[in-house]
Amino acid sequence: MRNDARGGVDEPRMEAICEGPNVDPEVFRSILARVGDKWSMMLIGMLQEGPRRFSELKSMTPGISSRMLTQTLRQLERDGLVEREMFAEIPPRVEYQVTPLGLSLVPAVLALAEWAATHTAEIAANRDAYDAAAE
Amino acid sequence: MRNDARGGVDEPRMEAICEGPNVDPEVFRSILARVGDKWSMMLIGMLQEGPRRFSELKSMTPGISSRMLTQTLRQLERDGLVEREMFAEIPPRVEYQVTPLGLSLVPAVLALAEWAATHTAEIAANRDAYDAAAE
DNA sequence: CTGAATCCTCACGGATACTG
DNA sequence: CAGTATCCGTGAGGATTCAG
Repeated sequence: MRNDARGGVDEPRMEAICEGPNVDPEVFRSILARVGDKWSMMLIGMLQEGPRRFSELKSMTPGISSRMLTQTLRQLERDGLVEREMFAEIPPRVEYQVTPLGLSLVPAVLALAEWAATHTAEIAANRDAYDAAAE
Repeated sequence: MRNDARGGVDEPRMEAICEGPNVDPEVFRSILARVGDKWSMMLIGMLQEGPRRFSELKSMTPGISSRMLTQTLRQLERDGLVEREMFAEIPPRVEYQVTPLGLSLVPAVLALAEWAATHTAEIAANRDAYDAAAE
């Protein structure tokens, strides 16, 4: 299959994938939205290194509130990207880890991250130029 | 330091990219947000095939309003992902096309789209199972 | 035809306080 | 420690109307 046909001819068409017969566009868009939301990918990134506790994730993620941490983890768990394990101890301990499914998402997001890293400066410059021209 | 998690193989770490020295985390997150928003990637996908007029894009994109189409195109233009060309005609004609920068984003998004296509059913099943267990 | 302007709703997400 | 409950500001984004 041709994944890297950026010569100009016969490039893969996005709609063929986004709106293909076996892809619910709503589910697809909800996946894109998940990737784009404020904390999900950051959390997946931290869990890559191994299981983490709630409080660890909280302190590793500057700016996040308990509320958003819980909420984001619940969504990731619902999608099967993250697993939650509770230990009946005192004080309570809960560990989160990425599932194989969640792990399989990483390379794709990483590709996006690499693109962003490569083009951040260029985009910032474009924004500045655009804003300057509009004043 | 624990890179021992899974596979054992020296996988790329997301923070190393997301929070690297030459990457503004805010800009990076704004890029992820752009990818995740409701219309941007859909529009990039349509423009892949060639330049399109405003009205073409509008009719090709079910559910979008003029307002959101304009707004999304402006943001893409500001980032330098899309170019806008106005023709001084009557009636007015405006054409949009992806820039090389915008085109360079496509493979990364496509990787995500392929992941989504592959795992849509699995995720939908996970959601159902999760919701069923919670009732 | 290509928008700009306006209004309006609602969900994202932050702050704070409280619980088992 | 690991959340839940509540309040609330802000902004995304839809509907509608008007303009060049």
